[in-house]
Amino acid sequence: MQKLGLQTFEGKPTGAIYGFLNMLTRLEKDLPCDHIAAVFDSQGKNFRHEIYPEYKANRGPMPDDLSLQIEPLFECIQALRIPLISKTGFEADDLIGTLASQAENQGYQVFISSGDKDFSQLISKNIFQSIPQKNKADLILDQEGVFKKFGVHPHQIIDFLALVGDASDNVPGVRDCGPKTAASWLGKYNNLETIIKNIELIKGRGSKQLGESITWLTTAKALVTIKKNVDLDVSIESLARQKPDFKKLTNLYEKLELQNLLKKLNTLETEMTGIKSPANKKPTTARSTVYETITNEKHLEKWLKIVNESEITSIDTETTSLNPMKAMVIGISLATSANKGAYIPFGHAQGNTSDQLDKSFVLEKLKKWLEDPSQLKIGQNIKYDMHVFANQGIQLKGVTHDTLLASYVLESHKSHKLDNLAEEKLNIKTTSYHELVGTGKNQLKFEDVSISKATQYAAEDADVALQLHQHFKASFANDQKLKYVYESIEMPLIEILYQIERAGVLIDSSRLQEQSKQLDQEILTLKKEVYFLAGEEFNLSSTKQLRDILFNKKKLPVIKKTPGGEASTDESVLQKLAENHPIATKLLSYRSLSKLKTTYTDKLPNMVNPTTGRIHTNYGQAVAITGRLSSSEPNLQNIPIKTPEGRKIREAFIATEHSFIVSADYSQIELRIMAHLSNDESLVEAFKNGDDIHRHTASELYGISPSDVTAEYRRHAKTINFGLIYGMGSYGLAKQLNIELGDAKFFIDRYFDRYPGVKKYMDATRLQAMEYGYVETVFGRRLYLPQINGKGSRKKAAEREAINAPMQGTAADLIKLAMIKVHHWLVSQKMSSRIIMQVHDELVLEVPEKEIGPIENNLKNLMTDIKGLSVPLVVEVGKGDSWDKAH
DNA sequence: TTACCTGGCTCG
DNA sequence: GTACGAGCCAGGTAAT
Repeated sequence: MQKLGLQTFEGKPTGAIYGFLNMLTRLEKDLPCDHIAAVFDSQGKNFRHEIYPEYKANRGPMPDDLSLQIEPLFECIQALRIPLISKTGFEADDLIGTLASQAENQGYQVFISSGDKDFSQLISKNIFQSIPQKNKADLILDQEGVFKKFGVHPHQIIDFLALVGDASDNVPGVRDCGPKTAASWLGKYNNLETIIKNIELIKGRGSKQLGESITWLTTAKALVTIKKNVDLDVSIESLARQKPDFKKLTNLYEKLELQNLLKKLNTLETEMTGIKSPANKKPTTARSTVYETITNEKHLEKWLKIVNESEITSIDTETTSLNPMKAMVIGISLATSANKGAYIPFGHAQGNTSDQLDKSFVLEKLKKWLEDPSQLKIGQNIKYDMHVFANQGIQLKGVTHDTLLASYVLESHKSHKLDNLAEEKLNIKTTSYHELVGTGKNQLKFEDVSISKATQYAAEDADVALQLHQHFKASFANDQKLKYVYESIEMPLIEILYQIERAGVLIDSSRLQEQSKQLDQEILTLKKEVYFLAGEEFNLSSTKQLRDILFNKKKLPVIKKTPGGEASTDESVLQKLAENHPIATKLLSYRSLSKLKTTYTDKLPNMVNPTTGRIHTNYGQAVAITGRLSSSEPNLQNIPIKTPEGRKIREAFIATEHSFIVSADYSQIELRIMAHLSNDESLVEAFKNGDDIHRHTASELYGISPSDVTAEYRRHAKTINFGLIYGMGSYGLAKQLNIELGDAKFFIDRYFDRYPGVKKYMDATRLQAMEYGYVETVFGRRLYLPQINGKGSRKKAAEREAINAPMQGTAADLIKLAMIKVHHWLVSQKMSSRIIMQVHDELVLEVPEKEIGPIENNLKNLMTDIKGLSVPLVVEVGKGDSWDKAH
């Protein structure tokens, strides 16, 4: 099974189910048949055990992972309406042999789908074996194919198998007689009987042992012979292909989280029913909705009155783009009570003026309400809508709830998509965006969607968001901790992130373009050098081609494998190879330089917004399960810094005229949080004293005074300090420090010996995770670990998450609180300085020269004054005319 | 041609 | 199997 590791989110194994069903799907596509059956072994012993008690004695009991999958797999096969056949006392082979010969006699062609070589004995003019191949179409074996493969004809296979034996079934053959020997004997004497008759003529390998095995061979033959005459009460007609029960199948696949199969199911259903899928897939819900399209002034006035008098209004915008800075609004939807809503179209392409109101007229009418902070609004991902309105010169105010953030705070590990939330929380099946506009090259732009369809879709979104808000409100009412995180951290942060994104960052594009040119030269040189060392030209960026050069052509040792089972060529491997092979050194340089060029120096200048002349990232507030932000399009949280060449990119992140870039970052924030959470005496003390924490750890580990700690010792201690935050084990530490496993074990033991509080905390955290299924940050954010009570490596991974999440999450909470505080301070002081970036433990500000004094005086304190930890927070502040200089 | 996956690399 | 959390790139391939 190629995907043995597959399992549901909660850890139920599904690899075998997926493998079987995927094979079946492919089979039905490549070999469509009129009749089909799935045949399984019966449980318990069969007649072969009576003949030979040792039969399959080498097989242990079925592993749990597999046995757990049998029941759901059978359900799936039943839902596919494929007859399931098995019979006590017989193996699947015998039932297949019986059915195959029965069908052949009735004039059918038969395909047996299996990789088992035993079936070769059944192959005839009309019976074929279809052997599943990894990543390829099945191999169809016919009579000729059998001869090519084994060197004997199908009718000789039984004798062949008896001679060779079958290790997997614990059936011994003739000792020293392998497939080649058996084939040569059978080639000469045609069958086993004749071989035995002429035994004295047989010389060479295996001949002596053959004589000793004569009695056994009769038993062996009986064991390997597939029966064709089992008394089976199954007619071929009853195996006629039926239409699957799609509804049941969909449910089962959803339950088993088999996304791939679900996708294929949709196309299959379309094919089999002959009905176009949208009409057929259109969900039916019991609820009745009233969604109005607002197309005249009077109607607009009516709704304006409704929203003004409503306690709260759900709002959503439909636009031309997913990019919030570029999106132009096409329509607005509103909802104030469940199952009702309105859509105001004004930017749809089709239709004449009587179909929709004028855009500026509508916006002018709504502006006052939109900008009124006392008029409360909710939405799903409302930060996006704030940008959309800002693009029209409207400042959306009164935003009090966001269903995206509510869902994120309550269950950060789940999907927060509106459609998914609607289904899970409200049992409402919504029309998805793709159902509305289609996919691929025929996909419609929203402006080309008909106004009536757009109304159903857009008003539904506003309506559903409103209903979700009511749902989440109830959830928070019972949970003060999460309510705090939602109300005091996430909701206030929206406005700040919106401001940061809106402000953007100034980039020296020409500087980056200059760097691109230089990188290009260096990359070209490296390329030529690698071609020379490789002896041929190839695509250096293709790991596939590189693998071929390194490991096949040049026969370099394989150091490690990728998750896909191929030889890895990643940095650690090339590092190792570089000790003896200069080509690896060149490749490392090529990799790092082309990364810089393609991801940063080439891309960033293209991301400059033509209107503002700056780069505007998008902060994902509901992405990272730990509570961190994420940054995308472009990601400003992974701009290089660790190497001198990479760092040069930060020289291009500059301040506008007469301004500085100011960077303020928390020092050792996660270790401080570990000290707080564990309350470890030594660790807390070290932070209270303001010690160099890695030096402190090194002195503890090596039992020397801090002043005697060498750079090497400090580096070891630093790796251990960080590693433990991630839940690293001795294996990882040994690899990281390139030391013996025993030494790594010793270090970790010693660490826990010196910091017993840390050890206690980690054990307690694992236990808490297992008992409650979640862990918490200092500020009450909750992080679920659905796999914590799973098995094996999944459980281990969940344990490491449990260790890490409170630290990473608390750090995220802290800096979010700091952002809110800093922002409000800037506003209260009427400063023009603004936060322009957040990089997990760092805030970057753009500060006019004349404000640099107050900023330098206050920023540090604002950030360190966040209450919650028992150890002091330390912030380092730097300034300069670029981000590089500010660091 | 497009959509998705893999392997690799960037950051905290 | 083996150190947590992210996003994005090029190449490769499956689906259309």
